[in-house]
Amino acid sequence: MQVNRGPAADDEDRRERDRATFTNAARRAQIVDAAIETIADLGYAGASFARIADRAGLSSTRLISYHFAGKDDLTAEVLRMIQARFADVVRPKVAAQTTARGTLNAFLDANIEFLRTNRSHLVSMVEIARSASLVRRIAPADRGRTGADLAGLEQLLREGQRSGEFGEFDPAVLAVFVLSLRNAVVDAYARRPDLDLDAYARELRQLVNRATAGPATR
Amino acid sequence: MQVNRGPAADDEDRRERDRATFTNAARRAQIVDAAIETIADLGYAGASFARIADRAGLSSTRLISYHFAGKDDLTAEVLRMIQARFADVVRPKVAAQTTARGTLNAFLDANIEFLRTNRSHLVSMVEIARSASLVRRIAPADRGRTGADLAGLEQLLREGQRSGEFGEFDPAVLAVFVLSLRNAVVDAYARRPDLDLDAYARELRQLVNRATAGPATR
Amino acid sequence: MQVNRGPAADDEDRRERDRATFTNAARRAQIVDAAIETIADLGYAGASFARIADRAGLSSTRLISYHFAGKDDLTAEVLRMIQARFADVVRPKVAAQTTARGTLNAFLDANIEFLRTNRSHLVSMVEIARSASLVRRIAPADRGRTGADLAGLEQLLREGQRSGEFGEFDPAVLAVFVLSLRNAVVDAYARRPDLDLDAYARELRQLVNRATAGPATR
Amino acid sequence: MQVNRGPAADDEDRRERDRATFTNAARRAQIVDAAIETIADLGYAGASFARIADRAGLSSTRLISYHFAGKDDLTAEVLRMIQARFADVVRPKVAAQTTARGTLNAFLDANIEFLRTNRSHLVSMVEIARSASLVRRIAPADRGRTGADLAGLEQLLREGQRSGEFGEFDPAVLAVFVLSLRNAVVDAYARRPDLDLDAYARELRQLVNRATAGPATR
DNA sequence: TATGAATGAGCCTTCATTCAT
DNA sequence: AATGAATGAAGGCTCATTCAT
Repeated sequence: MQVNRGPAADDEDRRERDRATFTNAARRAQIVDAAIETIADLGYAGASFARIADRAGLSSTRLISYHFAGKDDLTAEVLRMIQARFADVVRPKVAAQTTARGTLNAFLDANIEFLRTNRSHLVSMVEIARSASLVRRIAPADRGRTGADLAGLEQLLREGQRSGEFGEFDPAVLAVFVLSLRNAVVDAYARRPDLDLDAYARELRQLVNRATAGPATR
Repeated sequence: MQVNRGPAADDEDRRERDRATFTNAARRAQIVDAAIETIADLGYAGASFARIADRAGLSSTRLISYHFAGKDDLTAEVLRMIQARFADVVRPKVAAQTTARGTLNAFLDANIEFLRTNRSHLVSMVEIARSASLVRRIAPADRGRTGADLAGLEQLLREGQRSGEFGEFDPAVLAVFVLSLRNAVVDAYARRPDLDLDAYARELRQLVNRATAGPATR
Repeated sequence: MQVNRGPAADDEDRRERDRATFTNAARRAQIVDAAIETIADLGYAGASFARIADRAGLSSTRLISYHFAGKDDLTAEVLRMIQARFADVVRPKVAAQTTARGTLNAFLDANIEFLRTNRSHLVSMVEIARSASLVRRIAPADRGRTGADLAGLEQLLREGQRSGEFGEFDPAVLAVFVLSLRNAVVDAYARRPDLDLDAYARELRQLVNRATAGPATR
Repeated sequence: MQVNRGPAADDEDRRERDRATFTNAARRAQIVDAAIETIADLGYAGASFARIADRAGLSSTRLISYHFAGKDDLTAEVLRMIQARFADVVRPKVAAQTTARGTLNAFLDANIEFLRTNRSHLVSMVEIARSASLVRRIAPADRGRTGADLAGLEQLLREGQRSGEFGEFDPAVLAVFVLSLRNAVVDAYARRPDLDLDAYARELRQLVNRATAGPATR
C-alpha cells in the first residue's frame, strides 16, 4: 500500500511531476548517488537508509522515505540511473561496430572504461544483481533490467555464429560466462582499487576472443 | 566476573576440550550443516542465527552462541567444513594427474561433481566468499581459506606455462577468471536446480581449455 | 514569525473568509467526502491523511493540512457534513409524525433508508463515534454532536411514556440500546454490503416496538 | 517468516514447552494482562508495544517481541485469555439451566457479572472484536473465537423457538442484536466506570425478554 | 551440555505536521 | 489557493549477543 506521499506517489504521475521540479530531482539524484556509493562500499545488505543518509549528509532517513516509496523503489531507481549512465558509455561504442566480433570487443572495452570512470556504479550494479538473484524482491521490470545485458549478449553471440565469425559453443551458456568474467573484473576492482585494470582488460579480451574464435582464427 | 562462556571460549582450549567430547562435536556439526543449507538457500545475509536454529530444529539461537564464539566463528567453521569435504572430492582426482592440463581439467570436473552431489556446499562457499569480499569481517586466516583455490590454481597455470603445455596469459588473472567461471556455474545452479549442468560443464571445460591452449594446440 | 496558516487558521476569520470563497468550499467538500469514504472503508484508525489524499486524488497531504487545522478539525467537519445530510433525510420523515411511536418508527426507517443510500456516511459516523468514545481527542462540541441523536431519542421515549403510548423502561438506557441496535445494523452492513438489509430493518422495528410496547399493546 | 525465536517459536511446540516453564508463563501472563488493561484503556489502535511495556513495567518492548511472535500473536493470546476467564464465569451459570429462556437470562447475567468483576477484559474483547472486523488481520482461528458467542446464541434462540418458549423472530439477526446490546453495556461502562450497571442490567434483561417473548407470555 | 530469559541497537516504514514559497 | 520540501516521533520487528542457572 502506497502512503504518505512524498513525490514518489504514483508511477504514472511521477514521471510528469517529480522530475519536473528542479529541487526534487536534485535531491533524488543526490540520494541515488549516495546509495550507489554506499552499496558499492558496504554491499547491498549493508546499505541501510541510515548509512545512505549519512553519506548524503541528510539529517534523517525520513528524507529518503519521502522521496522514494521504499527501499525497493530506491533500488530500482539506482539500477535505472546506473543503467542509463552505463548505456551512455556502451551504446555508442557498440553501435559503431559492424561485425559481431567488433561489437563483442567494443562491449568488453566499454565495460572496462565504464568501470574505470564509474567504479562505484558498476560495483553497485553487480552487487544488486547478486542480491536480487537470491532475494527475490526486485520487481519483474527491474529484474529484466538486470538481465538486459545477458539477453543482448546471447543474441550477439548467436549472430556471430550465424555469420561464421564465431566458432562453436552454446550461446546461452557462454553469455552467462562472459558476464561472469566481466563481473569478476568488477569484483576484483571493488576489492582493490589499486588493481592493474589494464592487465585484467587485456586478459578479458583475450579470453573471450579465444572462447569465441572460429575455425579460421585458430 | 567471568561467566558461562561455552566451549567456544578461547581459541587455545577449544581445540583441546571441544573436539574431545563427542556430543559437542555432533552438535557443532549439526549446526554447521544447518548453516550451510541456510546460506545456500537464503544467502549469507539471510542466514541469521534464528533461521539457522530453525532449520537445525533448535529451540533457541542460544545453542549456536554457546557452541560458537560468534557469527564469524560459525562462518569460519562452515568454510572449514565445506573445504574439507571439497578437498575429499577434488584432491584424489587432481592427484591422479600428471600433466598440467590433466590437472586443470580434473579440477574443473571435480568441481562439477562436487556441485552435483553437494550443491548446498558449493553454493554456500561461493556465497560466503562473495559476502566476505565486500564485508571485511572474516578473519585473515579464513580469508586465506577462501583464497586457497585461487593460489593453487595460479600456481598450476604457471607450471603449465613453464612446461609448455599452456599458452600465454597472465596466470594470476586467469586464475581469478577460471574461478569466476566455476562460480558462475554454481550461481546458475543455485538459482535453477533443474539446470542442464552437463551443458555448463562442457562449455566450462571448452572455454578454459581454449583459454589456456598452447600454440601447438591451436 | 507567522507563516502560511492556510484558511483554517483561526476559528473566527475562518467563518468569514473560508465559506465566502467558492473554490475553497469545494476543495473542503472534496476532502471531507474522501475522508468519509476512507473512514468507512478502513476505519477511523486506518484513515490517515495519506490514505485520504490518495482517495481524493491529491498529490500531497499538505492540501489537507492547508484546509483543516488538523485531524480533529477534519473529523469534526466530517461529522458535521454527515449529520447535515443525515438530518436532511431524517428530519422531514420524523416531523411528519404526530405520535411518539410513529416518530420512533419513522426514525428507525429513516436510518435504514439513509444507510441504504449513503452507506459510507452512516458507517463513518458510527466508526468515528466509537473511536471517539475511547480516544478522547474529539472536541467537546463535536462530542455533543455525536450524542445529539441520543439526547433526542431519550426525550422522545420519555414523551411516549408520558403520553401512555410506551410502556415502562428506563428512557436513558433504552435510548442507548436503540442506538446500539441501529449501529449493529450499520456494522453488519459495513462488513457485508450484500446483507439482507430488509430483514435487519424488519427485526429492528419489531424489536424496538416490543421494547417500548405499552400494556394495551401487549 | 518466523524468526528469532523467543519461546513463541512454533505453534506446535509452544504448547509443550512454553507453558511448561514457570517464569516464562508468568511473564507471558504479565504481558497479556498489561495488554488487556492497555487495550481497555486506549483502544486496540492505541495499545502499542511501548504502552503495554510501560504498563507492565518492562524495560523495553523487546521483551514482548521475545515472548510473542508479533502483535497478532499477542492479540490472539489476549483473546484466548479473556475467553478462558469469560467461559469460567459464563459456562457454569449457563449449564445449570434447563430452559432456553433460563439459559438466555443466565447468559446475560453472567455477562454483566463478568463485566463487573473483570471490566477491562470484556472491554478489551469488544474493542478487539471491533478492530478485527475492520482490519482483517486476525487469524481465522481467532476470528472464530470472536464469533463463538454469536453462533452459540443463534443456536440457543433457534432452540427456544423450536420448543415454543420463544416467539417469532429471525434468530440470526436477533443474535447479532442481543450481542450488540451486551456490547452497548460494555461500551457505556468503559466510558463511565461509575455507571449504574444494575439499571443497565435490568433494562437489558427486560429488553431481550420482550424481544423473545412467545404469544403466551404476551 | 544445555537452556531460559533478557537485551540494546538497528531495520524500514508511517504518522500528522511545519517551513517556505 | 496551492504546493514542494522536509521533519521528529513512533510504529512493529529482527539482529547477534549476554546474564544466570
